[in-house]
Amino acid sequence: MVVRARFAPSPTGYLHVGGARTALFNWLFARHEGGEFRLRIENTDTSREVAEAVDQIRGTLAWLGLDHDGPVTFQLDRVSEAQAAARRLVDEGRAYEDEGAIRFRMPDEGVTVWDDIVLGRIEVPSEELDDLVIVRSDGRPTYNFVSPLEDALDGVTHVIRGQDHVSNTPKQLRILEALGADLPRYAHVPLLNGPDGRKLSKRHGAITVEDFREQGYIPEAFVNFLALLGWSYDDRTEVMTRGELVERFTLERVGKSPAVFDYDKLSHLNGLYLRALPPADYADRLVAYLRERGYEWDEQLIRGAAPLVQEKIETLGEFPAYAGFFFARIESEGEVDGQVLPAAAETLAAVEPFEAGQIEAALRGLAERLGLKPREAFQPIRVAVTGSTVSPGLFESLELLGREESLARLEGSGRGGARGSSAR
RNA sequence: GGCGCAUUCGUCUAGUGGCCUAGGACACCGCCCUCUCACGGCGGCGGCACGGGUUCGAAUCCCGUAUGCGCCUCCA
Repeated sequence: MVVRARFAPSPTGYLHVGGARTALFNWLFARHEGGEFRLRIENTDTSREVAEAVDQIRGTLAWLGLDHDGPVTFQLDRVSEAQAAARRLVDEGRAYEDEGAIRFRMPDEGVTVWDDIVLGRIEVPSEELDDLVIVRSDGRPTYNFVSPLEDALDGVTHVIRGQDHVSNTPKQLRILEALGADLPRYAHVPLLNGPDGRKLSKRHGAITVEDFREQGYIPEAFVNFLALLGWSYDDRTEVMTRGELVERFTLERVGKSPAVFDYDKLSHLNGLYLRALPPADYADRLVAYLRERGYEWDEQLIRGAAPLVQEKIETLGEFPAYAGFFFARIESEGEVDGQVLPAAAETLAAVEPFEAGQIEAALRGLAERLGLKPREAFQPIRVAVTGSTVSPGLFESLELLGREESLARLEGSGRGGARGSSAR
């Protein structure tokens, strides 16, 4: 039997990290099993926002690299089938009309049981199950009816979703049973919380995958991080490629308890992935990211700066603040000790060729002549040239800036600070 | 309130009766490296929610308590 999983978001906007994690688990499971991963949109109306949200969701899944099989299906397209199925249930006495709506008759006694792949065996006594509205009085079928119906129609074999659906499961199982459909296996994955232990929400910071993309996280790192939220391979392996994740992922190793979304760890992983990128690839991503964010900086200069920051920043989003001085003079915050500046300018004017190695040798020589420790001599130069006490390597930065611009900044500072210009 | 699920360092987790004086990672602290920052290396801090059992032996099994979360909608 071919395994078929599905991700069934409702089109309410950008994909939330929790939804992305659910999608990822479904995708990893399907790919691991050599099965299919379907995308189904659980919409109930045709409002304009739906079309946009669907595009957003598809865009996010594509960015994450979660490709789906078959066409995207819409709940809306199943309305008539759902209505027909509901009528059949009424004819069979399994459902009845109630003030214009149709209610499903839940059993009065016994228990509904399923063996959840994550949670284990769960039993729900029938007294807990109230007769359920399956078609509203306006004719639209409800979620708890169409969702299992669609699973049956699509031949879904594994329903992998958040634990907030646990109490829907017995209802859906009963409906499937009444419909005479094959029952899928269920796996209820733990929910995601914010750092305060409460449900993840906007006040915790970034919340949609799109937010993280804008902040300069890259999909490889994000996927790796998401996979580790509620799932683990062993007691020490954390950094895994997409291929390794697919190869190693099993639902049996998904945990039962909710996880807190740890922004610090995500950043750390992102930095790891960024540093591991081949330099040319890194530069490509930086250029693409900055373009997307609306920066119109010179591409060659961005590429030149890329290797100077690759070891330094954890997200692409840190680049403008960290390396913006390459593109515009930055007013330095603090006082610049102007003592070494004229001497540094004089020294740099004579460096030939004007490249990092020569610059370093010359400036170290200067520090020695002035009787200064390297740090004492270099910090003022750094501040004068970059506008900050924290920057990429000084010598490499001077080389990239070029002799003329470097000297201009050293002299500008000597006269009381460089002129800033628009950074965008 | 009812029902369900969960509970190992601050966080993500390993752990399925002896391998655990509980392992790894992030964060944090210290040292080293060093032109700043970062990277890297080394070291440190820090946890089995609580109470009863069962057992020669329990983080692991059972019961209870507490806490958290979820659902209880003609939302999905």
